Amino acid sequence: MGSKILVVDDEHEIADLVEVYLQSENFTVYKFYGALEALQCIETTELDLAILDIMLPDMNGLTLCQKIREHHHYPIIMLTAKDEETDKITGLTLGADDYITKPFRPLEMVARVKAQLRRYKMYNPNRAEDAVSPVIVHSGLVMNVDTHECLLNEKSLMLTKTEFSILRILLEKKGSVVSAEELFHEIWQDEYYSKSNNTITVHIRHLREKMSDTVDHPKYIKTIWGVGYKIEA
Amino acid sequence: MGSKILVVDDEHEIADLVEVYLQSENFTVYKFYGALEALQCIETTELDLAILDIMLPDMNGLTLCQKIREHHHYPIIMLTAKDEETDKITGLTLGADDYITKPFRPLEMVARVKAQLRRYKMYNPNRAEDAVSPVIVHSGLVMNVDTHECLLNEKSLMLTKTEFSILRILLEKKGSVVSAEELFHEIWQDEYYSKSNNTITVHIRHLREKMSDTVDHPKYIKTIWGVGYKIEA
DNA sequence: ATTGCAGATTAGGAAAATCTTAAGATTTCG
DNA sequence: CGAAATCTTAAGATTTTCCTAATCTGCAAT
Repeated sequence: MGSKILVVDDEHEIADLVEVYLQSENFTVYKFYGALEALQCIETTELDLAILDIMLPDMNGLTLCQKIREHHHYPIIMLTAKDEETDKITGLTLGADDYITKPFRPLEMVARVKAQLRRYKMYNPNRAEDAVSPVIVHSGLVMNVDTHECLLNEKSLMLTKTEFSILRILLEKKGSVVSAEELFHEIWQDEYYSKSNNTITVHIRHLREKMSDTVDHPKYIKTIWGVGYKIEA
Repeated sequence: MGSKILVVDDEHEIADLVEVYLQSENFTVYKFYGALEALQCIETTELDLAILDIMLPDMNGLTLCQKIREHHHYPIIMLTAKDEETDKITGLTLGADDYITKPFRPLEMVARVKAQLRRYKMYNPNRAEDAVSPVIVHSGLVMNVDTHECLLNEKSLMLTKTEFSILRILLEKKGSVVSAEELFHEIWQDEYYSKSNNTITVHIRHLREKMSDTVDHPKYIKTIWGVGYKIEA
């Protein structure tokens, strides 16, 4: 099954919302409305990630974060209603790996969780038993997310970070059409997207160019007009 | 039958309007003009989605939203007359999945309801007994909304975005007649429609032409004079 | 059979979406 | 800091799709 994620927030609605969205991605969620209740779970369960609210009634979320860090080094994401820069930084220096300010869009939260998990499991392959396989293979194409290598028909493709991300997303959803906007949001979660932003188009172009160097039919990435891009399953 | 949808709004006209449009899409509607009346329904009925006004006389809609979230995970859409960004965001963090500001166009509302239902049922297949499936099959025809593919008797149909939409709508309502105006509004929710606009006719023509390439009797799409088009069930 | 109207058929131009390029901005790294 | 790599922006070219409008066809009521 999916990774084990701890969620601690005294605002029930938010904790529940987070839980629902994480479960819908097949993660196993351990949800608590208070820090004290969560402590036992932290000690007894081998977690893969924690999402902690900073403002908790019984214990400061940052303290909880510290407590986790005493014995564990899986990713910790802080939730905070405050938009104060100082808090963010404090959270990060205390051992958190990312922070999300409320209010947040649920899908953005999920994207960040996945990003942290990927990074974590990359350096902890022993924890990666149920991770999204770091190596993706598809008709002549081999991608290794860990090593950031990509081979097309035995030949190495030198891809930039963004190009790599686009190709990875298309392969992960291979068969389905992915719109430019979806790609954009998967890569730059918070950034604002407008139709006049054609940066995805340009990166797609670069990708196709690099792929066409080693492949006759560079139709790997298909354009579905008015809908998006896809790689045939 | 269709999904069960809760509608709560003290403005009778709006609640009634929402009800009519949802019923016309074969949803089962549970309508209430106050939050207190709705509470019992929430406890006793296995709902699939809720539409709540924020401004209610007897209880804040957001509170109602919270109450639902305590025990249920189905999508919640908030209605609000206020166009204030803060309110919208509050609604979302409190557990709502989408919001619609009044005044709204009914068909847009229906579209959002469908979008939320699709997402919800996708992750809750046990609830998907009557979900709109991403793949539609009908006498030799296979449509996959995700991959944007369409096969007619094993042969691929290359459809444009609009053609695809028209065929999808006709198939989703297969058996019943759909007028050109209905098709138009399903596809271009906001745009103005006038009889002199024969664009649907033209797209239907293109569809029929593409289908006739692989089928002897291109009577898949029947014309009901003076009423609309339909695909036999 | 005639007539009126709804839909069908075309084709060409308009509009929209994507592609291509290249220059300038930014980031990275030594 | 400076060079190289990468990213973003923007403008114009290209491709695909859509819409309009004029004409044609055929249903259906009289």
